[in-house]
Amino acid sequence: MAGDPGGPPPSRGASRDRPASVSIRDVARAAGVSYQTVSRVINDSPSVKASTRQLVLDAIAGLGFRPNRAARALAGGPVQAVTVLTSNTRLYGPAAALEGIEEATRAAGFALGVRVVESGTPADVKDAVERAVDPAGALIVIAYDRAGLATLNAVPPDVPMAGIVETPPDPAQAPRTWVWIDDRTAAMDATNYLLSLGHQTVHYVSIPTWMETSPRAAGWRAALERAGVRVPKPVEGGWEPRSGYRAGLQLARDPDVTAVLCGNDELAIGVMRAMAEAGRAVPEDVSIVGFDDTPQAAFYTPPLTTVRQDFNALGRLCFAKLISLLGQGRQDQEPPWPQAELVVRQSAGPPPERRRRYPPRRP
Amino acid sequence: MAGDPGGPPPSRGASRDRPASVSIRDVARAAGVSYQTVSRVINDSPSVKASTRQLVLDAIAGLGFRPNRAARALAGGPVQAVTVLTSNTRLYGPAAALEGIEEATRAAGFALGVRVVESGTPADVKDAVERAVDPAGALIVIAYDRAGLATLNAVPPDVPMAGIVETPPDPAQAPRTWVWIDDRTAAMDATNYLLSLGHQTVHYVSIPTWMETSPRAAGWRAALERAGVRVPKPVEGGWEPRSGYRAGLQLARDPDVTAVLCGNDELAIGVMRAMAEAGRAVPEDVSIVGFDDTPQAAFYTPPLTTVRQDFNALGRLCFAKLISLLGQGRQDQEPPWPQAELVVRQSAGPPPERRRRYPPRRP
DNA sequence: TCGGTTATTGTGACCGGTCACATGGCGCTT
DNA sequence: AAGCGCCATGTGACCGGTCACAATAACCGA
Repeated sequence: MAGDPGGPPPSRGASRDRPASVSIRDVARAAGVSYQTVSRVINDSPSVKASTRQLVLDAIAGLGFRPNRAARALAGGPVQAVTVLTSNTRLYGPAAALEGIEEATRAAGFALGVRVVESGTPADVKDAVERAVDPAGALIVIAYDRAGLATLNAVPPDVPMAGIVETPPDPAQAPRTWVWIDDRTAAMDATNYLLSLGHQTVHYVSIPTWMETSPRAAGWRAALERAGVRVPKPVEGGWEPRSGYRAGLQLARDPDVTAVLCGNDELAIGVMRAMAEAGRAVPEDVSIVGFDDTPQAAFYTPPLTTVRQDFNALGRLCFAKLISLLGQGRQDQEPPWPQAELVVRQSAGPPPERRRRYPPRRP
Repeated sequence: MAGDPGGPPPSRGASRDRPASVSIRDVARAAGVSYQTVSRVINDSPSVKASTRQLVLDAIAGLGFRPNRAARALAGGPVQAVTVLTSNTRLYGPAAALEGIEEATRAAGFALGVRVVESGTPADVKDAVERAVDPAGALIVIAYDRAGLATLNAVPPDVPMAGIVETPPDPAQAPRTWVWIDDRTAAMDATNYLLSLGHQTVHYVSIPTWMETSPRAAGWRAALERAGVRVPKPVEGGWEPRSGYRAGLQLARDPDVTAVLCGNDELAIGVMRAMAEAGRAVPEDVSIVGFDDTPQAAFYTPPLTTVRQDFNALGRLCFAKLISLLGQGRQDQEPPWPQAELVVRQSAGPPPERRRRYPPRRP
């Protein structure tokens, strides 16, 4: 195939060591039109005659042409690239949301960049935003913690972005595109469920809160108050199983604790471990309910009753909103908003004093 | 600050609606040098006088200049961008490796792109590689499954890349940069450990294998053979807890099964759940050992004995190798290779018939 | 058959960097 | 003091697309 004089080689061919890529000029030559016409075709301009378009399309297919992202970005064309700014991707929520975003970007032919914002320090946030904005692409910020929130506020207003948040900020203050799952209501449902089992009250192990108004904690509190029941002090948790373990050790010491709602499933497994070590059986002595429904939750011992949150769907929705903001997607094509849903398994049951009346199921 | 006549505004300022970015020409004007000198400074060219360099550096800082990645890529400069091609990021291994790569790229000031290769079909693989190669950046392929392997082979030889694999391919066949953890030896260690507890043999639940030579399975088999012990047929597992559950149900039916090595921790938790439902206690009746040491493994009931694999470190190492391949990093700065390590917890113990002599610890 | 729209296509300049090469200044040798 | 080479810097062209605008072709009614 080398040295074939029949067809003219791409403009500069292998003269340099860079892999010879085919450009719109090559396509134009092959199709017998101008490079601008090729540009119009690849951008779906309506003002190209159907026959001409087909000619160009054939040339594109024949030469295996692919538009160069860098050139397009440089010339100010449609970007087709998204960068995700997120905190620790080891956590289930951000990881699953990222997975959903990836699927959506891939389906739409967008490139995806990722940048983790480790700390919430102004310097770190500033650096992250500056670097992410660089290729003139769009931004998605996953903001479940303080660092994410700080990042959100550091994004210049002229950069197209969408945010995945726990609860939407004041719309008057920040007219942005947001996406979230109503976990306040979900927390109420979970709390009510435990109450309905006969527990006197429900304790709460929190994910890290940066404001007084964590929706999960708020939902839990609201449910207790509406039931006219004592509201225990929430136990400060974290994101990881280890902090759940610590919180569980503390709760296990209190014989009045019969039901615990956990801010996420990692916390829940830590609490369950602590209970096991303290000799308190789950769910016979203590009921545990988690949050998120991680893939492992159904296989814990006992299987975890938890609140399912479809972060993957949330990520896909967020991307859909972003491209409709960019004017490249249609509003009517946006997927529906995911809903939180209580998944009843076996880690919660009636409290010990009610066991006689409502014996626990044997799995 | 608007309309200040003191300093000349950036070349085109806000004449168009795009965010006015400062270019090397702006910097050059401010520093009183040519744009090429600015280019030299930002690329650490040695042939710039120290005083001139400082002049330019000051101008850069003053104007807040940041090189435009797209322009640099287009002009064939150093790219400073890496794209990761990986299979499902929901799995612990790829996810943790990706996390390590992200940390390393961030520290090095590289941009990071991600592309998931869903299936291993030639079309999918081809598309993934073509898109990923597009910005002329470097590539990292995480190849723990068939799709990843297919991707590996589809990367053109002139694209700089490094691969994270389970076991290195024949170096003669593919002179590439590889990085891996010796899990064959680790599987032998885990198997030997179970044997040393007194088990007659050890069963194996496999992660999906695309060749006969999965290192984990090979290590398991080698250990059994060296001990002169019966080698049971491996049970076909998968990546997810659910397939571990199915495999566990099958194994639980066989009273001879007293020890099970699982290809990963997700499988292990599925097996444990199946055993629990079948009324076989872990570790009293059956011992379970996992692979990977996911963050939750220590908190399972019982805590899982497993083989720790530091995928995060592996990802960082891979990136270090990649940039030294690119000529931008130093070989002596590469981090050490991570080693697999058996973490003994409580999911494995002596078989039932030996319980009298070696009673199980009560946690 | 002609002028005036309108649909379609082509031309030139530009985005912000890099490369190759040309040029200026300096110290050194002879 | 002229000639040389090296260091430091500047100039022009180019990467592969896009934009604005000009130019041509096709079509219409009068």
